[in-house]
Amino acid sequence: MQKKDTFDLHLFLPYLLNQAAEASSLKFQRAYKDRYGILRTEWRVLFHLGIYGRMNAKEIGLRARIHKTKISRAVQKLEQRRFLTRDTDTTDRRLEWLALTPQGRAAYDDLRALAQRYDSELSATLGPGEATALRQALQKLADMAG
Amino acid sequence: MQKKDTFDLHLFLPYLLNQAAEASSLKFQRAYKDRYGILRTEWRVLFHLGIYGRMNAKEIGLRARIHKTKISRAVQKLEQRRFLTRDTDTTDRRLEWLALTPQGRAAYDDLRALAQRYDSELSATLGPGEATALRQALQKLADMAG
DNA sequence: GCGTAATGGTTGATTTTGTAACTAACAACA
DNA sequence: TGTTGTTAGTTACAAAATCAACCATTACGC
Repeated sequence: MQKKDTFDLHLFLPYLLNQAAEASSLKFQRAYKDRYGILRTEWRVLFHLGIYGRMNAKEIGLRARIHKTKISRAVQKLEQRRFLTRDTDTTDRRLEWLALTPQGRAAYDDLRALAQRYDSELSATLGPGEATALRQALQKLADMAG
Repeated sequence: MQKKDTFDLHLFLPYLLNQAAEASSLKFQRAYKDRYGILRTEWRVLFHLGIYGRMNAKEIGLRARIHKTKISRAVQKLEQRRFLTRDTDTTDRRLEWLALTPQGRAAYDDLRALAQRYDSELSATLGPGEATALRQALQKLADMAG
């Protein structure tokens, strides 16, 4: 007799994580898209500069695990929108330092406030302890190399 | 005095969820890509048919929250690879019933075994209770409509 | 210094996705 | 029946992601 197939796709962590990630990103995605016409990689770059200040593309890529071509194109778009400026390093001319313009910072401030509100909402739909436990578990998974 | 910017991107749930989802999908993605040359949507369709048996595109889309154009293209590719067959419904000729071929089932069985092993690995890197708590929290987030 | 390798970043060709418009088939209801 | 509206699924075209090759510059070994 053949063993019954008991595999439950909706408990498979990579699948479940993707579903949750997509569902939870929807609202926020709509916000940065509608308000500023930017894409996922672009708001991520924006946030990195807003939070950490001056950075170069390499650093952002390492921290956010984004491929350099994606960063390069995101930076181009953010520059066109006058959200950031580029500044070649004087001692190593391969490096470009990126920094937000006032407009970029305004957009960041707006979206950050929104993100904070939205994150509170999400945390509230979970229990209060459950939310922090979730974050810890996600950190662990995100940190495993591959 | 201006309030210091305390927003931590790496605690923002949509961001964190995406990072964890990507990191945790990497290994499995490599497997279905390398072994069978298929994409994310394709393995999802394959799994739905493997688990639930005969289905049509609409049902798969509803269950997995995948847009119908993506499904349509995934089905085309899986058909080309001889992983599934299509069968027009006799009473409603708009409907197409999809079912795995023996080759499709073999691929599914292989990948399902891999998924099970991999899921155990992931669960093990978390605590035993932590893994189930994580799944519950993710379910909640995935189920909120938007 | 000079040749070679490595690094930060960009570009181009191909693949994949997203959006909207479309076809074919069925349903509802006058 | 015939007109209108829905539904399942496909296709066409634009937008975006991927991958490799590519500059320009700096670092390394000799």
